[in-house]
Formats: sequence, C-alpha cells, structure tokens
Amino acid sequence: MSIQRTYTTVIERLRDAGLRPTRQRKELGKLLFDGPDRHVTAEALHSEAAASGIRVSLATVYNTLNQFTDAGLLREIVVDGDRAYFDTNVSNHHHFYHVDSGALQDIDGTNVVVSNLPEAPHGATVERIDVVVRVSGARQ
Amino acid sequence: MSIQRTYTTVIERLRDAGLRPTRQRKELGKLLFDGPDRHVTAEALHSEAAASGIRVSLATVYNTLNQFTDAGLLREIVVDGDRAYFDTNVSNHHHFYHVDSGALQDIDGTNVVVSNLPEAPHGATVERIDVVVRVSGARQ
DNA sequence: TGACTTTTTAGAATCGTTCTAAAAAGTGTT
DNA sequence: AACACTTTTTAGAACGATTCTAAAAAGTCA
Repeated sequence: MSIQRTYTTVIERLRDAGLRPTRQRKELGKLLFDGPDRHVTAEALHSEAAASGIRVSLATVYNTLNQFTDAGLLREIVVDGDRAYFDTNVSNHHHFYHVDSGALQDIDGTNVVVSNLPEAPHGATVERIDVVVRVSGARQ
Repeated sequence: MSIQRTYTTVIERLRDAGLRPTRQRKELGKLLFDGPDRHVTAEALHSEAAASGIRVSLATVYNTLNQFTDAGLLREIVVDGDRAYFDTNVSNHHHFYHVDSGALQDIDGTNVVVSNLPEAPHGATVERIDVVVRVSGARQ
C-alpha cells in the first residue's frame, strides 16, 4: 500500500518532468526522494542501489542523475573537483563542506543574505549564488 | 635590469615559500605573478609557457601549481568539476563565474558580507567562505 | 500485438590529473 | 670546480570520474 502510494508519487514527478517512468528511474527516484533531503554521488547511489537489490548500471545512474538535474528534481553542487555531488534539496540554500570527510550539510537559505555584491557584469543574468562554507576538523 | 629585478622578486617569493628556485618555477612564477591578477588552468598555463618559449612539461605545471597553492602563492577555485582554476589573487574575494564561457571574474571581498549563517558544526573550524555568483549570457 | 521511440547497458573511450622511476638540476662542502 | 647528496623534472603510464557507442531491452500507443 505505502509502496504503491510512494511509487505513484515518483511516477507523477517523472511524468511532470517529461521523463518516462522506467523501472530504473522509479527505483532510483524512490531512493532519492523517499525520506529526508540528501546528498549523493553517482558511485554512492549505485552502491546503495546494488545493496537494495536494484539492478541498474553505473551509466544509467549517471544518466538519471543528469536528467533529474536538468529537470530540476536535483541540484548539482560543486565543492570539489574530484566528484559531482547531487542534492535532493532544490530550494534556496547553501552548504557546509567538510573538507576532511567530503561530507556536505545544508544551510537553510531563507535568512542568509549576501550583501554588497557588485552588479552582474553588463548583459549577464545571475543564475544562482552559491555560498560554500569550508570547514575542517569535525566529524560529520 | 627590469628582468633581473623581477626575477629576484620571484626568487624571493619562492625562497620564502620554501621552494627551490628552479628554472621552471622561476619562469612559471614570472608568468603568473608579473602583471595583474589572473585565473589559469594547468593546460592554459602550459600552452602559454610553450608560446613564450619556456620548456616545461605538463606534469611540472601541475606540480608547480599545486606547490604554489600549498605555499599560499595561489588559491584554487572550484566552480566546475571539469577543470581546476588557480587564482593569483589570494586575498579575501569572491567570483563571478560565466557558465557559458568558463571565465572567472573577481569580486572584491572587503565589502561583501554573508550574514545570518548558522554557527559552524560543533568542533569544526571555518577555513573559508566562498561565494560564487553564476552568471550567463554575457561575453567577457 | 505490432510498430515505433526511448532507455538501458557493457564496455570502450575520454580527459584532467597524478604517479613512476630514471635523468637532470640545485645545494653545500671541500 | 668537483663531489656527494637531495630535490626536481620529465615522458609516459596509470588512474578515476564521467561520457560515449551501438546493440538489446523496455515503454508507448494505436
């Protein structure tokens, strides 16, 4: 029952995004969107899927993460050149980045204000302002 | 004369950083630190060196950029998972990032304030706060 | 079900970056 | 200047995250 309901929700999300609800997209979507917000890498999601008994190739995990991002279901975070992080929280927010562990932690963006920024270069449109607070020395 | 003076400056910088003033480090240092602040990638600096008649391998360019960064002579900027950018401006500042062209532009950091950030996670030390304003649609 | 389009997949390819281990260069001492 | 010693440079291999390829599988719709 609850599985059915959840699945329906994911299917709707996919349909709204113009993505066919394939088995892989539904199952990965369920992992990603069922439960609290999270940050994943492609490898981590692939391992998690495998551990949950979901059969999906790494290429499909990459494709799916990119498609979800293009559709606005995920947001890509750049904090480290080594790997791409995807965030299920697509609302206005920023991040703590633990440089030692690679862990990310959300900072709610509703109260954060970046003031005294100069105007955007002539002709340019601001797409997004990312604030990354790099911290070290704490676990998680 | 002026060349000699410049070289001396680079040599001092290298010595202060605990780096032996090898031919490659002096020449790359001259390209990087002579003149206004700039943003480079390893490939771009390697090409520029070649164009200036400087014989240096790509591996050495990478090594040198990393050593300069560790020594505080450069700062690494993460805006894009595809390549690493190095900034000769190591003072407090932020960036406009032109997503179309990959170009970076400095934003002086003396007036920029990020307010209402939550406290750093318990036990963590803030290393740095990076603000990246992603813009599109303008050339430059 | 059939006809058609999209998606998935394994494995190859790509590309920025790092590693390796051997040659070259820098340093301090005689 | 030559020596002994350490560090650096180098070409090319290796690496790792990500994308590409083109063939098989699955989804869609009449």
